[in-house]
Amino acid sequence: MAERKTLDERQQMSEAMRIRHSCAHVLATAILKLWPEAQLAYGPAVEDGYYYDLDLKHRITPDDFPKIEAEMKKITKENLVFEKVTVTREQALRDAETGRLGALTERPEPSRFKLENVRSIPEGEAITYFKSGDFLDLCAGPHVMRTGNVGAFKLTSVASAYYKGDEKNPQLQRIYGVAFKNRTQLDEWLKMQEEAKRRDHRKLGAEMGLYALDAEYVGPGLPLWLPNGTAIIEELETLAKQTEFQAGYVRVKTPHIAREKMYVTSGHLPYYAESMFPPMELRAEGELQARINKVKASFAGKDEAVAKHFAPFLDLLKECKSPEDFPTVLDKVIGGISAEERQLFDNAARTRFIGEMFLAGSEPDRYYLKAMNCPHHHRIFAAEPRSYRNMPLRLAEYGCCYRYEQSGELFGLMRVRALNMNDSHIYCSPEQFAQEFNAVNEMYLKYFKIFGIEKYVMRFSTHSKEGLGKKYVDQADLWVKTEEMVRRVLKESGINYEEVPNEAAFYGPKIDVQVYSVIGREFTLATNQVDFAVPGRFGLVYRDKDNSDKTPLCIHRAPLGTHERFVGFLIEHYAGNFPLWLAPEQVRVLPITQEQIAYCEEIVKELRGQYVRASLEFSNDKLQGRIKRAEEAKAHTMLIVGGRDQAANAVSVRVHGKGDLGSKPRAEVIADILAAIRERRA
RNA sequence: GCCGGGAUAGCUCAACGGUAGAGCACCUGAUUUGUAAUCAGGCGGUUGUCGGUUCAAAUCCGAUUCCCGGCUCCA
Repeated sequence: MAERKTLDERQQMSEAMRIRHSCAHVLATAILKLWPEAQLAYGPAVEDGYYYDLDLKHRITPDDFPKIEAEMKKITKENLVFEKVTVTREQALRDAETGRLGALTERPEPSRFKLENVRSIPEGEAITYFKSGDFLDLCAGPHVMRTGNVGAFKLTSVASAYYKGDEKNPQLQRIYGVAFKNRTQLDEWLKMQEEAKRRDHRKLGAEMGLYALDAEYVGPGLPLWLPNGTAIIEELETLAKQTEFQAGYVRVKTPHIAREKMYVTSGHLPYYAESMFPPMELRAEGELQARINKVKASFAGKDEAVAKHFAPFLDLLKECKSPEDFPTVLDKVIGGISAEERQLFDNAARTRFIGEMFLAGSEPDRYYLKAMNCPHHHRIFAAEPRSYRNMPLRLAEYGCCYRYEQSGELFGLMRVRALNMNDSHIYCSPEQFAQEFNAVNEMYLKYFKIFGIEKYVMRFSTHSKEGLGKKYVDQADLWVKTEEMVRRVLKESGINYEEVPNEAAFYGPKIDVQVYSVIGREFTLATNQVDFAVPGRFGLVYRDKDNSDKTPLCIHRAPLGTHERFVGFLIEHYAGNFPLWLAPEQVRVLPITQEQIAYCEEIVKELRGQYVRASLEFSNDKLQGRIKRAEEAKAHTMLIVGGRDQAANAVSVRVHGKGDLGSKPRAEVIADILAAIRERRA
């Protein structure tokens, strides 16, 4: 996602950014030449290109790109000067009203987005245009000197975007493009795009047999972990369990569903309902019989004879499994009695019965698939009396949660509807908070080192006053207090962080860890949140030194995020070439001829005895072909065994991507493999 | 959820109103091989699904599902 530019970045906009932004103007000019009536909105430079949002009756498709690019080419050839013009507010308003702004000439219609933009510029701030040829645009700049400085460009895609990014606003057409100083840089970019496609976790995930999506039978966004992917997941879980064990966490296990009361109490239903799967409705066992008895009793008081007569029929209603069944079953009951009786029944019983069943209304018991583990953990906290002596209490679970993400948001493994979270909730006192929070941050850093994640930002999300009572729990003083607590820890620990207002969780401030995959995708990989609200809603307390009950603070943390997103990230991070400890296929043993099969089987047995994912491969293919296939499968270590190796009790080692490493003593090779796995060597 | 585009064999693609085809993968046989493709044969598709137009539909039209690029939202 495009990040908010800091003031610093804006002031010293790089040449690349100036080229991109200038190219947006070139694009706008070209569009106006083809469709003079186009209403331009915004055209900023972004991460590796630029876009321009516009409203236009004609639907621009990639088929229009060559035409637009040809116009753009003409404009860069003309080498027009980008001329900065400062105007008065009155002048700007006039130009917007005559359609001149964001256009090549005056037009019958006002330039409505530009008009709004002018109006939104604070009083007293300078208003500037940039003019290149006939094109006049409201713009703060900066630009390159001339259109010719945009050396190479390409339109990449067309999409729609909500005006001002608000879902309630109409959608505009957004045309994306890239721009560079010269052709060489554009070619480099194109090459990188190819590389990105190759490393895409969706492509590699399928090729390597890591996961499958089966929308037809399982459902969109519900990944099936194949054996190879599961191997990775289990390594990650082992890492988490070991790390957490050493850090004093205790493991718990909770069900995937909970009753409605859980989420009413937690506050998730009001704040989070849209992201949850709709509930399952159950009727309590015995409830139906109770209702039937009640109906019978109501008869007894009034029409005793009738009640007695119809009692056996009413019992048939027990067949009902849900309210929808009542009419059918009722018809069946009526079918079994005579016409006169039916009249009687209708008058005396049916209406009353239906009234009882439907109008009195029975609230079914609702169960929700959990979208988060915290409420379950809160109930574990509540399950036993707690004392300050055993705080902090760190409950950990790789919990599987379900979130009803909007269909358009699903994205491979990165955005799914079933997710396994590296979750934990730390219950502590305010005095313990800083130390606990710090320890969590340190755990993050420890993990990042193991995975070689070097580029990351901790994004500290805080609340907004306007959101109180809507997006956020309405406890202003606690927000301020907790945020200050977090800010202090972050500052003191010297971690690289940025603060973003109005992005907090509904129950407290949070820190999202933003990482960047090699192919340029940015993700929130992990999250660390403070919850000062929900423990109180559940009435969670611990007995303090002074013999009074206190409500604990809760830290939610998930340094490894979810298996889904983390593995998705790792696939792209390693381009599928996992380090030995993570590689789904760690060792593939290849006998050159049948003569070595027995010897190879021994090696495989020895490795598997040490829990190494090793297997033997002997097929009709030539060795070269088998090596090619092993390389393509990204088997980490290949042990190639011919007669010479066997005679010397050796193996020839070949490591994926590194080629032939030569023949080495078998014991040495196996010892090294075991050490590399144990140390989680990169 | 919204806008736009797409869906042909497990994968990559061809056929673009007239009998669905190739390579790889898979299976069988031969070959027993020293570091990224041995040879031969075979299996495999109601062209995402449903409906329409037509003598005839993978191909044209409509709906729907899913996927892709964005937007919005998020771990």
